[in-house]
Amino acid sequence: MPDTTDERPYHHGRLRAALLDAAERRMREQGADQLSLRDLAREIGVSHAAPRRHFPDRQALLDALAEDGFTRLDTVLRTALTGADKDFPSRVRATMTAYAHFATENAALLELMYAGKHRPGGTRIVKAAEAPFELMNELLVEGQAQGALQPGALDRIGIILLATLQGIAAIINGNIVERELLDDLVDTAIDQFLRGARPLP
Amino acid sequence: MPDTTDERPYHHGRLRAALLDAAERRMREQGADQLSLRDLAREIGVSHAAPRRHFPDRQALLDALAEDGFTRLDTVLRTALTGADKDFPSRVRATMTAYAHFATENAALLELMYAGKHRPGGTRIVKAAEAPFELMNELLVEGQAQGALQPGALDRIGIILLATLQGIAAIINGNIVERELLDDLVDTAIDQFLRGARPLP
DNA sequence: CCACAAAGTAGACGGTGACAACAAAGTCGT
DNA sequence: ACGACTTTGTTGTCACCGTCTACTTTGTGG
Repeated sequence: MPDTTDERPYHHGRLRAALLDAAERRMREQGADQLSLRDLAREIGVSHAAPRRHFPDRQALLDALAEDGFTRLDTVLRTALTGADKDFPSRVRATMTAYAHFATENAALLELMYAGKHRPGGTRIVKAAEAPFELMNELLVEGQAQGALQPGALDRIGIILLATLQGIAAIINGNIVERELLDDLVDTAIDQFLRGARPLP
Repeated sequence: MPDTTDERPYHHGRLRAALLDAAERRMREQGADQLSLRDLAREIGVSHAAPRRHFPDRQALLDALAEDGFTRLDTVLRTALTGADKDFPSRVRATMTAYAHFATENAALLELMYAGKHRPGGTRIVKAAEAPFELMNELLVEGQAQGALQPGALDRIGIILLATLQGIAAIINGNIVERELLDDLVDTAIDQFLRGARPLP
């Protein structure tokens, strides 16, 4: 009778993915600064030095986490956008609401993504971060085409739009204002934006 | 001849203040997570356990730093406001510009202030955080009295205003957009806000 | 089939936050 | 003026963490 015990194989096989998964869960529970490589290794069941094979140091793992966050955010925004109505206000509302929820449900991850403390020459993250901005820009171009936005300075308006959302998420994640206000705040922010950015009559 | 060497006295006398000062400077240089109590103690010239007398643990020092940051921010905003013209747009512009500069020149501190990872039951920070919000609210009440703002929902508008600034600062501190764009972004954000919040004709 | 690369292990080092036991200095009542 | 008490700083210790080096196991391609 062969060995039927569930001894772990010497090679985990999916260690990198397992690390990212565990890290992301721990981040949600404890925040980024409490995240310990040795802890993750223990939880997964490998030795304390195993993560080093996949991430040269702790920051590398955090960077990978952040990069992953941006791509996840991008897909969230795009799916929200495809499920929305055709008119510009609906599309803006859908996108911004999706962003706000992602940002408040992944607070620590968001903080990491915008931390800017990334590896010097960390082009990959910046690259991944461009996707959501690109999306926002496409949306605004649409809006301009529909005549809902005054022409010109699109990039700055897009940045401000994203910044507002980011700010709302930040003060909610920081317990400065109650979480229940989130949807209210997003709604009024959008109203303000639409009123402020539409063409002069 | 008495002892004229500059031996440190056994009691530092201002250790708490010295710690906060050193911590704040180090934060500006290295960020909050790189901040080490032992490092601070070394720099000041006390033993590694001395800080414990003034801050029971590391987080307590960070909390004190954050609280201090809010009061400093409040005074910055108030002085900017008193030096501004009487009309509402000028006052908004002065306040928001001051906020934006404070936020980008004290990036790590701001992150700490809005981190929300404070001591459970940390009422003091929330209390200190209320001051800037209060100021913003007063300003908006003024604006309403001057007829520059539509009536109603002032608190939400104030929160959004602050959030927008916070967001702009965040994406600049995170190197998502170039620092040179700061003033431009603030200006257009204010324009948008004033256009979006003014009474319907 | 075997050399070699990839992936995981074991052990060590310096640094850190927290804690306990102790020492010096200030303070205050008598 | 002086002794008890409190405050503030010191020394030593512990567990934990990230990182590094050297070693072992496993998979793979010539």
